[in-house]
Amino acid sequence: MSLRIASWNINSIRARPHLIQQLVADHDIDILCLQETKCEDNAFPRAAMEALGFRHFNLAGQRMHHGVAILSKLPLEPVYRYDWQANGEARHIAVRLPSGVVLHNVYVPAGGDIPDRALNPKFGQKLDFLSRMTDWSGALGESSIILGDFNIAPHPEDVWNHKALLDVVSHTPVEVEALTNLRESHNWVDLGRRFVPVPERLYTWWSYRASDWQASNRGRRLDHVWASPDIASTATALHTLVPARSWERPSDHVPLVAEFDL
DNA sequence: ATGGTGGTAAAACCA
Repeated sequence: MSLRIASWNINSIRARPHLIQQLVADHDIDILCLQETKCEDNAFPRAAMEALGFRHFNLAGQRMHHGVAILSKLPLEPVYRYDWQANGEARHIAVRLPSGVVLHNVYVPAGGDIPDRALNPKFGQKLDFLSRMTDWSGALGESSIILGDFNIAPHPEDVWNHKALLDVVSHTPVEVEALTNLRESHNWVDLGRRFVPVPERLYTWWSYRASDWQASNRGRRLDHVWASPDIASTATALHTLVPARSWERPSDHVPLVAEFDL
């Protein structure tokens, strides 16, 4: 069975249903994993999404901030939600695919502006979130896919200027180390770099604060799709849909579309 | 070095 699984930080589902419509019209998405839906589950635009062919919803939303969702054209078994911070923030939801593989959709905290735990509690919370995720991931026994907005660009080629971003949250050495520890805890395979190896540059996010995002091209690869090593070979492609950054009223993130024979 | 934009929701706070 061929599955097309998309991951997208949509930056408010209610502000951008037209982007989902465009993605589904251009690409044949079976399962859509969203981050930053920014709405409670009872406000989720189900009818509009059903009109695009998604009949099955696994929602973990909250008022105003965060929020993740998995929309699917095929029925999926809910697995669980996880709260690595134990603070109620809606940052994870998981489902089981028909093959038995578990799909985890995650929104890692951004971490604030100052990369110092003492001066900026949000940065410490981000590192602690990753540390707890690493413990959880190391104990996972199942074939799994984990994807979403990880809010870290690990390689020098994952940012527009490695040296300039060494002290910018998302690319600091301590964050890169935390993401490396997470990846190695389960020998996760970074599919983004499997299909577009370093040193080619690859970005998934461009700030809104640029007059011309394409001309300046100050991007970062913050969004990721990882597979557990036993099923990594079932991945046949991972597309980064850069043109979506120019769609009407865009998200600052672009969608990733992964293809699996599962 | 600074500030640049956008969503939520009604003034900041978050990204």
